[in-house]
Amino acid sequence: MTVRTRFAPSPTGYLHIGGVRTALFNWLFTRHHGGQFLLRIDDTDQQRNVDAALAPILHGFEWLGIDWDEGPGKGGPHGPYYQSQRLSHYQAAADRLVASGHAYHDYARPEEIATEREAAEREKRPFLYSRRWMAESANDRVRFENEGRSAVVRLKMPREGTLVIDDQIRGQVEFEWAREQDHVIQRADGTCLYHLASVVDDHDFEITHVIRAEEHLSNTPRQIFILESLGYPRPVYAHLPYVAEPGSKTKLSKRKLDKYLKNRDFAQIYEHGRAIATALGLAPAADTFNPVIVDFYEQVGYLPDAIVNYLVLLGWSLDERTEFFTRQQMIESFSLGRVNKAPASFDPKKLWSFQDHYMQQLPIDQKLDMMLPYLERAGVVSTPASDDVRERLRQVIQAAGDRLKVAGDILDFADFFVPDEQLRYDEAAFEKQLRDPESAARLARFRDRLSTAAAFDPAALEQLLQAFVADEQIGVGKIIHAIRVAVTGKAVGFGLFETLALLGRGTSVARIDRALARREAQAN
RNA sequence: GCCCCCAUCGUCUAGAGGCCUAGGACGUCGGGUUCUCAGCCCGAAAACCGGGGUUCGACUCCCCGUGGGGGUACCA
Repeated sequence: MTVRTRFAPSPTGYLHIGGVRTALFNWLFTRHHGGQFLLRIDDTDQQRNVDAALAPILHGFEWLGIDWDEGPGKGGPHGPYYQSQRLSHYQAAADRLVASGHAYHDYARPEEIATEREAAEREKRPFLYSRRWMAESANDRVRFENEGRSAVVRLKMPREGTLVIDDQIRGQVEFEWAREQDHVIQRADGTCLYHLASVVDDHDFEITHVIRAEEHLSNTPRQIFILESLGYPRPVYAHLPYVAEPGSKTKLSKRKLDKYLKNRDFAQIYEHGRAIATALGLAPAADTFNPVIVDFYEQVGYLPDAIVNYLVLLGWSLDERTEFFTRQQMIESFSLGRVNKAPASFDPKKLWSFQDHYMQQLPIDQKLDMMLPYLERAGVVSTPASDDVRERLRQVIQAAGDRLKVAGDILDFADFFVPDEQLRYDEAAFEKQLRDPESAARLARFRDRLSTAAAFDPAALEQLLQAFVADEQIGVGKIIHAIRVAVTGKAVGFGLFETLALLGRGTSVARIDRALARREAQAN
């Protein structure tokens, strides 16, 4: 038997990080067993613009490297994969259930059901519909309709016995049939409801393993009733715990961003991303610019491998120590048996540490291809970038080393690409390092040595500085920071000698001159 | 209300009765390397929700609480 699984996104316009985790587990399980993973679109609320709302979701999966074998954009032998195009299947199934006596036309008015339910609640007994308005014959239907009633189709659920579900993650779960309601499967207007649709689709798509969020565990009995009444085989079930908020056991929701931003780590990740988006001139819209949504990470320049590696460990582990997995290793080692039962809360700081790790591993050519577009989009370099710019970028990336955590961080080093007169200064650093007249004088003296230096490579520059501090009888700390601020505008950056060598003699000297002149102007 | 699921450091987790004076990772704190920052190295603090059982012995099994989540919709 070929394993077939599915993920069923609703076209909401964004890809939620928790949804990705569910899809990822489906995908890993399927790839592990050499099966097929498909995407089915839950667009039963007939909304407009399904394709537009779906695009970011499909794009997100593609970006993360979670590919599907059948579904939107892929086609497949079981299509269509959009629920809105499958309504006739559901109606046919509803008709069959009525014909076989597993469902019935119910003519109760909503308020009549509500009255029964309230009575049950008052008497503290479980509610079970009396089926008073159940049509048992064509005559009943005519009679009820003459009373001005309209019908929905309800499941005629068993009222005794126990259902045992053998869940791959939870183990055996038991339900009393008598606690299950006669759920509506078809509305008065003829449209069908989710549970029916889902069961019919899973059967039509030959889904063998239903791996989904635990919120569906309680829904499983009614789905099993439907599928067994229809004569369909029962798939294997696995109910995943949900992904919770940072530092809490409450389900993660994109609507609660404001609340999450009170968490220091979360806020840090968000602000870092926002600074990059702002530099790119993207007006960060609350709708998509949200660390709960995958799009955020792509915009800021995270690596898909980091996100996937982080997510696979959110509710799953191989053993007590393995942290890093290639895709292949993940696929080989994934099993539902090692999925946790308890919800796992989303920790952007830990994701960050995976990002750090994967970025360190990334070959420089790939970093270059990934980072150049950020400089182009921010307008720091022209598009397309010249070979000279590419070469300089390569050198900057090399020198920056582990300081580049996400691709957007390259914008921190924009000062290597802007003309001298556009260099911007960190005012606090400028103040601290250059205000003192003695410091400025020293910097001017160093500038003269720099302008006549015999060689301009890092080693030679270091020697030059060592000689300088020896002559001045000071420590390197007394001058080095002032130089950095003068030539980069910032108090932090990579090694000063690499910085100077990269900028070159002309730029280095010109920038020191400019800083000194600026200081002079401020002093007056 | 009723039904179902869940519960180990702040967080992700290991643990399937003695290997546990509870292991790893992120984060935090301290130290080292260093021109700043990042990185790297070393170290520390930090947990079995509570109460009953079962057992020679419970983080592990059972029961009851408590807390969290889900279902109980003509939502998905």
